[in-house]
Amino acid sequence: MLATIRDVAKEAGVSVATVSRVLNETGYVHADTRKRVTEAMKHLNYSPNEVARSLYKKKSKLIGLLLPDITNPFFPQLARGVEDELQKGGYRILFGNSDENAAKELEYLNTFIQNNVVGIISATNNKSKTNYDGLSIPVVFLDRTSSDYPSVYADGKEGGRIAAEEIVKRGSKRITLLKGPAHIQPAQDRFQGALEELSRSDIDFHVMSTTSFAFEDAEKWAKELFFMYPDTDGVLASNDIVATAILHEALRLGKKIPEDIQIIGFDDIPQSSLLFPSLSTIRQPAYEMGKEAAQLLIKHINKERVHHQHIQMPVTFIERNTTRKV
Amino acid sequence: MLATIRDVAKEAGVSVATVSRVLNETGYVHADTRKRVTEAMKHLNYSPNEVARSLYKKKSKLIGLLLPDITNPFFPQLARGVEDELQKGGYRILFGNSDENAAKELEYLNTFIQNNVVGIISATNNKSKTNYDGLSIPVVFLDRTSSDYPSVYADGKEGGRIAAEEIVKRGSKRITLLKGPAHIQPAQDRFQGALEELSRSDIDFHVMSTTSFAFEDAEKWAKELFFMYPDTDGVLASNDIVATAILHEALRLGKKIPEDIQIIGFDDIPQSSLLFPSLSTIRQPAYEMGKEAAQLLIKHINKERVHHQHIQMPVTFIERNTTRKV
DNA sequence: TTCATGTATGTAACCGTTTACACATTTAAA
DNA sequence: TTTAAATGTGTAAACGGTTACATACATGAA
Repeated sequence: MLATIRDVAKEAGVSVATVSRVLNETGYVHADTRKRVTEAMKHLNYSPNEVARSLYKKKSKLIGLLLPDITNPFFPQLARGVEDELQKGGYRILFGNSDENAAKELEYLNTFIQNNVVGIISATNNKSKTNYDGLSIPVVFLDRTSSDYPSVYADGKEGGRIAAEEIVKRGSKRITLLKGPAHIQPAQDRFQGALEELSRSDIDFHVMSTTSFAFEDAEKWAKELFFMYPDTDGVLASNDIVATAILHEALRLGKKIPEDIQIIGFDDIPQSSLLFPSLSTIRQPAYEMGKEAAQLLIKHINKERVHHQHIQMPVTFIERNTTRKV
Repeated sequence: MLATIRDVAKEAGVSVATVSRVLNETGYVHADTRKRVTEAMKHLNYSPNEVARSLYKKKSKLIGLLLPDITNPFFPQLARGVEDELQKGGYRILFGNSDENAAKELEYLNTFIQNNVVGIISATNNKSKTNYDGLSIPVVFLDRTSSDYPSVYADGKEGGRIAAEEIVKRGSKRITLLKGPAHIQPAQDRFQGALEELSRSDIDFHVMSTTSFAFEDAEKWAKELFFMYPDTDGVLASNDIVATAILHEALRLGKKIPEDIQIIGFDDIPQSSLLFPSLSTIRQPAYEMGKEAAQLLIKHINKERVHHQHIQMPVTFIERNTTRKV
């Protein structure tokens, strides 16, 4: 059995209060006593029980991290950013995938609370914001905007705008703009940005709606796109996964890239640079976003004054080989 | 404040013991009483505090998941398999990345224990197995063999053998065999398997050692490989990330794939099928491995009889376009 | 009718910490 | 020298559940 604070107290010949004092460096402890206690701890290989601590203090060193799906290549980077930053602060992660499913989300939120997490980072896009109301612990939304909660997100609208601008500047004349899933807000932002920019230009374009970011679905839309708009010479994809599917289908149809058709993705997931031709895209700084979210959350946990509740991260056009040179 | 069992008891006009009984469906409770209690719970929006429960029972519904790095595309699949299976059993995940760093690993292991996790799944490859000894809760090793602990892993040696067999069968004559990082055991297994098979053949081959699976490093080895062995016409890479780097370098050097040089990877990470040319590889069923590991762990937690402590998952050759047809 | 058994509920101890409070001793200021 | 403040330590009550044990009534068999 693991040693308890009582075992240590007995071994050191003091009371549990004294042990607790050296443990937490609170109150007065005589140097000699401290030494005896520290030695007893070492001797018994003592490590305080976080559960007992958490019960009394009504707060743990745990935070809840809720992602849509870690299997989507955009999220591991986010998660890693979050973890690296939380790690430094001594926090640990209770992790869940929501699949953008309201029931699952609620279930995880409940277990977070029941386990006394001291904060939550959520990257889900469910409407059910009400899940978070009345939660009494800080919540930071990641990859998602919110007027009610602190949030960290990339400037999707500007990203969409840049993508449109770049593809037009590079000479596409008959553009297809893919509109991502309606319930994924960042997808709508980037769509909106691109839409406005295209509308401002005198370029013909079509809009095609999609309903998921799964590669298997994207393959279908890719086929549909070239069936419906065979003369498309530029595609603004809703993210890199969809862009990859488009790229593949275009190649399969014998189109030359970027000569016959230009493609711009969104996210800059790690594999995008490895495709052939490598994918031009709008980069979101995922790792940094994760870090920012964690920092913001920690500040809220510590009740520090926070000046910017909403951190909008910059997006950048990554020029690779699915776009022509200007 | 959240309602406690005492609040519910008061509201329902019973003792906490009775509330606990309806909560856990233990002992006798009169139907009428149960109804009153259930209503009080609903009314107060009561949800039991897992921390208090965990403290008394000395066990939680948490399990610890330790991965080398979620950012490595092989692991999200594993993680997802683990999560999906644990979810079903009502378990939640405490998550950490070890970076194959012994200190970090130990740190996470400690917090797992301090938080009363009821089991651990570890996919690290540190020598420091001693970290796990005397842990008193079940541990399952994932993507790693162990004689002392239950484990789930792919048949790396057979995978290496198959890769060698296939590349030889398809006509490579001057093969370079990449040996993965020495401390990553699965990398050694696949190397060993390939080595034995190649030795058995009458084909010339070189062995080149590498020390990490990071893409940036792999790019360097790719350059080095073609510098040292410019006439190589077949590469058995230590995993798909390394294979991708080789593929890129070969393309950059103007080599035709698979005519001039064949490449076989290992893992079959999601992006491998998206490369151009798409990567032939040895597939490990990552998602299923995660599931198996979770199932195995749950059986141990429930102290069920387990017939196979070591689950070796099959590997398969995925024929794509970096190998020639037979 | 008696008594063993089943049903129903409550009291209080316990899980391993933290901390309010009490008490004693030392130190330093008046 | 007196005394307030600083130092050092212990006791016991929390935290929110679970459960051993006690108690009481209802039921049915002997």
